Amino acid sequence: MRLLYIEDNEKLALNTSASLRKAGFVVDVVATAGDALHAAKSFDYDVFILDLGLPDRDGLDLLPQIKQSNPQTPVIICTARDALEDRIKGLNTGSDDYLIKPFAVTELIARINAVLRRPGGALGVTLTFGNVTFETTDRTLTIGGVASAFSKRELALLEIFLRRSERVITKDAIENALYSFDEAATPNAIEVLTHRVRKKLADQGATIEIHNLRGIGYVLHDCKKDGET
Amino acid sequence: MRLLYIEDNEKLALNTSASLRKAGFVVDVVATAGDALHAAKSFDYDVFILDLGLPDRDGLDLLPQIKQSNPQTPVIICTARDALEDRIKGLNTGSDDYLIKPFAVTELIARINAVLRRPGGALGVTLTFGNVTFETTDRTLTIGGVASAFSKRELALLEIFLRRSERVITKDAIENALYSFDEAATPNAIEVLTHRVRKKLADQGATIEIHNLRGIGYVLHDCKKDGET
DNA sequence: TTCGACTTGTAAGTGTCTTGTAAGTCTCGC
DNA sequence: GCGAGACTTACAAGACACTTACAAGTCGAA
Repeated sequence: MRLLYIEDNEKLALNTSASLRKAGFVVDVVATAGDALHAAKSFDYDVFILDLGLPDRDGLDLLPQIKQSNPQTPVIICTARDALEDRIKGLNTGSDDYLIKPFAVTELIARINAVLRRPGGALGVTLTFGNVTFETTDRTLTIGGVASAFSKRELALLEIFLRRSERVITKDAIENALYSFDEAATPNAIEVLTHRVRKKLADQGATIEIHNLRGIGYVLHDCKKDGET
Repeated sequence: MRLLYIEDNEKLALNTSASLRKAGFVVDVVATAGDALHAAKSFDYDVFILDLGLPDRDGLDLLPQIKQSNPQTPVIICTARDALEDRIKGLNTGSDDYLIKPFAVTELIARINAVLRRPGGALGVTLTFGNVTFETTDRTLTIGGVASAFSKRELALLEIFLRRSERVITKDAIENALYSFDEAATPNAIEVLTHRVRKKLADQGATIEIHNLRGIGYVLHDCKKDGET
């Protein structure tokens, strides 16, 4: 789950984003409307979090622009208590929820999960492939019916594969989904990670395998289905 | 048990909430309809307590909105003696019980317990897992058939686990269930608490164990059932 | 009201798991 | 056979969880 957090108050942005990362989200922080639009066009986000008091443009001005390029992606607006009118306007302009500043981070997390759980959202779905099942709501994994312990990153990687099983996923796409732009890792990191996931899958008797396409990326495959291996 | 207490009279709110906390409830107090809706969306409450004389909106206006987002959660209305009509309207609009001001806190507590005991409510249920049994009505715990003494917080934590045995519970969820938003504790508090509960469970021969999922949360497990340990 | 026992959160130290880096090996395709 | 890309292994830093000790707060009994 990757979020774009549009907030110009540096201190607030730092604190909040740290908590969100702890909660398992990949978070990009931008401080201006320009950067926000740019990032929104460049990466796939699952949720936008928009603070309304931006320096270079009115936040509500930005909202329709974001919605235009990412019509499906939910937007959560943060606004000060006295800006009640803005809140109404925001909901009309296409935001999916709002939050009154100051807010507790747990509250923000609750809202994010809520919008993701809505019909068509990324949460509340059970991803199944081969004998592997991933419950997106509570992030639990079962292989052949037994619960399995994967670390946070390992789960995140496997989730990407399960969401696009049997479709080719480029290394770039994986990197974008797993790492925010502040924490870019060496290309090797993804290789090491896939190695760990492969090992765990194999050790625990999963019927699915991660195949490499040299120079292109990876594909998730069900080896039982077509009698391989 | 977490309550949202919607009351604009600060002094009354302070007194009542203190008594409710003493009685073992986690209590959030808000003074306006806006804050109430906001909190109701952000956290899981077991009961709402709604005072009808709010400054920014008619309390009865608020009731259906709360009921819409939390259809299962009971609502107890507090109203002045002369507002009899309101009481009738309240019950029609979806409140589960009402209380005439001024009221004794003991009465409020009795009403809360009463609505929680109704079919589908959180009380009146016996939670059993492994050789551990928790009687929600009188909050008594038995391990392997013998009564066991757990402190209030320890019981509250164990109750959360018993209510969702074998399902993953995030640290955030635990924090939300155990602490109201005024009394946020350090993350370590939950770790210390689980440590104490684990110790007591082990010392008293419980067959259940609290397992940690690093970076995610905890799960309650019955170690006898699947022949572990 | 005072005292002691118990509860509960904080702080600090320790241990363990996770995760990225680095470096070496392997393998595929030319 | 060569080189780029992928795989594997080992390691270290950091994050996270566990444990213990302590202090403040709470509660009940004398």
